[in-house]
Amino acid sequence: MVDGGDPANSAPRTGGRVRSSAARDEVLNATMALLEEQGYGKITMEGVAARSGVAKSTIYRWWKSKALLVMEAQSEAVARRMPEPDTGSVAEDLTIFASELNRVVEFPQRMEALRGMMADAQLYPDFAGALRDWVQTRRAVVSAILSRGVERGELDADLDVEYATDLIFGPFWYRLLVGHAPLRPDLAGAEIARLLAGFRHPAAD
Amino acid sequence: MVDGGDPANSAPRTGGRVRSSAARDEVLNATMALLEEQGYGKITMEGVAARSGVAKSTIYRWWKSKALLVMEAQSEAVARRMPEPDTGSVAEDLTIFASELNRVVEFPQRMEALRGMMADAQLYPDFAGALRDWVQTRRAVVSAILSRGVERGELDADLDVEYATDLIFGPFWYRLLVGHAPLRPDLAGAEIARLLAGFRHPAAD
Amino acid sequence: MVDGGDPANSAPRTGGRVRSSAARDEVLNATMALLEEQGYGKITMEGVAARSGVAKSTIYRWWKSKALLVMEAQSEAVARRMPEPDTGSVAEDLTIFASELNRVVEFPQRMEALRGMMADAQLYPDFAGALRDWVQTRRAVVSAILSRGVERGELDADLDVEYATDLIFGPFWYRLLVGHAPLRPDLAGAEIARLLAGFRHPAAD
Amino acid sequence: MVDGGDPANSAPRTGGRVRSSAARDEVLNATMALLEEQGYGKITMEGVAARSGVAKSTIYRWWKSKALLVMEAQSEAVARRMPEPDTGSVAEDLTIFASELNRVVEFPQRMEALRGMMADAQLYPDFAGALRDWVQTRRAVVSAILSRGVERGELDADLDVEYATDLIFGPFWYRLLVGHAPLRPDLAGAEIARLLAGFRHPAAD
DNA sequence: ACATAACCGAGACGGTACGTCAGGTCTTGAC
DNA sequence: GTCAAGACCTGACGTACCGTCTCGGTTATGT
Repeated sequence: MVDGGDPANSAPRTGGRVRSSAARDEVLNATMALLEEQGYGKITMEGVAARSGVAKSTIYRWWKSKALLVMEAQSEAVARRMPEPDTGSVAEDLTIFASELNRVVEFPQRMEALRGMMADAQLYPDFAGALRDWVQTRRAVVSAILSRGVERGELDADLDVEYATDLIFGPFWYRLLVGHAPLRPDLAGAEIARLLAGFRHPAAD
Repeated sequence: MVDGGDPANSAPRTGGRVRSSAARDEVLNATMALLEEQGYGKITMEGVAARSGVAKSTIYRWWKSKALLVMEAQSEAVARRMPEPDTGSVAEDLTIFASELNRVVEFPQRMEALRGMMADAQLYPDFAGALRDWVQTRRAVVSAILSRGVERGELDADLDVEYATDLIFGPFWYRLLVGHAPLRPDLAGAEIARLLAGFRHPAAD
Repeated sequence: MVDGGDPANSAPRTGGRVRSSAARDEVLNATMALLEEQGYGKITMEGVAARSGVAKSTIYRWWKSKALLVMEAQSEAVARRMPEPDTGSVAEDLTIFASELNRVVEFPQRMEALRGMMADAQLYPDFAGALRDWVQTRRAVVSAILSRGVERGELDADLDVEYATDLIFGPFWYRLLVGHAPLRPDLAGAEIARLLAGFRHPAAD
Repeated sequence: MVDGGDPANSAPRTGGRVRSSAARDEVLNATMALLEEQGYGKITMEGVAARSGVAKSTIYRWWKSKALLVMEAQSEAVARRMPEPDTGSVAEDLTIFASELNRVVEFPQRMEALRGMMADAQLYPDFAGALRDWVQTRRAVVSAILSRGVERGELDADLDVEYATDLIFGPFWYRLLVGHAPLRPDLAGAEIARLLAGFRHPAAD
C-alpha cells in the first residue's frame, strides 16, 4: 500500500466530512479501465477524473502522481499473485516463483502497468523510491529462497545472493521492457536449472 | 545510426538545398549538453531548439521525437565504447565486455540517456522498435562471443545463447533502472565467472 | 456583447471557481493597447497573452478568435458612440447619425479595428455571422429613423428602407476599406440632403 | 495587369532563359482552382506551388503575395466583364453597369476573390495600394457616365460625382462583404432610378 | 558553338504563431 | 473537512506556412 490506501488511518481526525470510499473506488476502477483500454502512456489525471466522476483536486489530494495511482490500483492484485514458496528445494521454489513471475504475460494490462511504472521511475525521481521499495519486497522473497539454499548446503556458500537475485529478475524485466523475446512461464524451470548449475559450484578463475 | 544520421546517404539527390551539417551538429551538441545539465526528463524539443539556435521545424524534419534525437546523439559515443573482444577465451571476452558495459556508471549523462530512452520506449510504441533495434546490435556482440565458446567446446552445446545473453544484459539494465544496487565494473569478472560455471555444465534436473 | 462578455450570466452555477474579472479586463485592455500600437494585423493571441499576463488557454476559453476578442474590446466604446437620434426630422436624425459615424476617422485604432474585423469576416466564416449580427444592430438604428420618416409622410411610401439603409452605410464602409477618399464628418449633412431628395420623390422611369 | 503579367516587357533583355509561360499559366490555373474549391482564405502559396507543380521560389519571383496572385488570376476575366456603356442616357448606362456589377453573384469564386482581396487590403498595407488602383479603374467608368450626365444637363450641376460614384459601389461592396442581403442584378434598375431622383434635384436644406 | 545569363525544380532553413493538451493549483458553494 | 466543479497559470506540444536561400540543371540568346 503506497498512499491514501486506507481511508481510516493517518492523522487522528478531529471532525469534518469523512473520506468517501466510493470516490476512492471509482478512481481506482477508472484507472484500471483506462490502463486496459488505452495503455499506461495514455492515462492522464484528467482522464481518470472524467472517467471516474471524481474531481481532479480530490484525486490529487490522495495520490501525488499517476504512477502512485497506478501502483495502488495494481498493488492488491499483484500482492495476491506473489507466491512465497518454501518446499525445501531451491530449484522447486525458484521454479514456482519464476513461473508465476512470467505468468504476467497472460495479463496484458498488468504488463502495461509494470512497464509504465518502470518508465515513470526513470522520469520522475520522486517515484523512483516508491518503485524501488516495492521491488525490494519482491526481491526479498527470492533472496530468502536462496539464503535457505545456502544454509541447507544446496548452494555454494560463496554465492552472492543479491547478484543471484538480479539474475532471476533482470532477464525478466529486460525482456518485458525491450520486447526482443517473449516471456515464457513454461521455460522458467529449464532456465532456473541452468542457473543453479552455476550457483552450486564455486566460480572458476 | 538511427535517422538522418548521415547527411550524405538516402535518396539520390535530384535538387534542392543540401542539408546543413552545421545545424545537425548544433542540435546534437545541444542535446548532449542539456542531457548532462538537466537530465533526460527535462529535455524538450523546444529547449533543444532554443539552445542550438536551430528552428524547431528543422529539428522535427530530421528527428521525430526526443527519444530518437537522444539516441542519435548518444550513438556515436556509445558505438565507440562498445568493444567486440575476441581473445579466444569466452571468460576473458565476456569480462572485457561486461566491465566496459558497467563502466557507463562513470558517465552519468549516458546513464541518464539509457534510462530515459528505455522509459520512452515504454511510453511511445513508435520508439520501442527503434530502441529494440539498437539493443539488438549490442546483444549480437555477446551472442557472438557465446557462440564461439560453444563451437570451441568451452560451453555446453545445449546452451540457450539468447537466454544466456539476457543473463548478461538483464541484471545490468535491472540495476540501472531500479537503482537498488550500484553497477560495479570491477566485479564484472567475478560475476561472469559464476555465470560461466552454469554455462559449462548441462542443467541438472 | 458577443461572448464571455458578462461574467455573471449563462449557466446557473453549481460550483467551481468563479471567472476572474481581472483576467478579463487585462485581456481587453491589452487588446486595445496592441490595436493602437501596432494595428489589427499585428495582433496575435500570443501577443495578447504576453501583454496581458493572462494564459493563452484562458484567452481561448473565453474568445474563440482574435476577431471576437477585438469585437468585444471595441463593443463597449462603440456602443457608447452609437447615437439613436429622434428629433422628429429625418434629415436631422440622419445627419446626426452619419456625422457621428464618420467621426470614427478621429480614432485611428477604431478604424483599424473596423477594417480588421471586416477583413476577418471574409477570411473566417465562423466570424462572419458574429460581425453580421453586430452590423445589424447598427443598421436597425437607421432603419428606424427612415421608417419613422415614412410614417410621418416625410419620405415616399414606396421607399425600400433596407436599400436606403445600405446607402447610408455602404459608402462609409467603402471609403473606409478602399481608402480612395477620406471620411468627412463635416460633409455628412450635405450628402444626406442629396440622398433624401431621392427618397422623397418616387423613382422616375 | 498588376505584376509579371506580361512575360515580354520590362528590362531590355540581353540573354538568358525566357520566362516559362507554361509555369505562369499553371500557377494562375491552380490559383483559380483552389479559389473555387476551398475559398480565398485557404489558398496558400505552398498550396498553389504543390497544385501547379511550379516551385515556390518561381511563384515568389513573379508575384509578391497571394493577393497579387489572385488579383492577376482574376483580372482578365473581370476586365472582360466590365462594360463601359454609353447610350446617351445616364439611367440606362448606370443600370447596365450596375446590373453587370451585381451579376458577380452568379460566379461564386469571383465573389470569393473580391472578398478575399478586400480582406487582404486591410491586413497588408503593401497590397492596399494595388487594390485601390484597380478599384479606381472601375470607379472611372461610373464617374464618366455621371460626368456626361451633368454635361448633358440630365443631372444637377452641383452633383458631387465622386460621392455619387460611392453610392453606386458602396452598397454593392457593403452587401458583398457583410452578407446581410443578397446582390440582386434584377433590382439594379429600380435602385438606380431611386438614386437618380436625388441626383436630378438640388439638395434641399 | 558556346559562353552568358536568367530561368526553373527541389527542398532545406530560420521563423512566427497557431490551437491543443495536460499538469498542478486555487476558489467557490454544497454536503 | 471533504467533495464536485471548474477557472486559472504554465509549459510544451506538433503543425502549418511564411519568405529566403542554396543547389543542380535547363534554355535562349548574341557574339
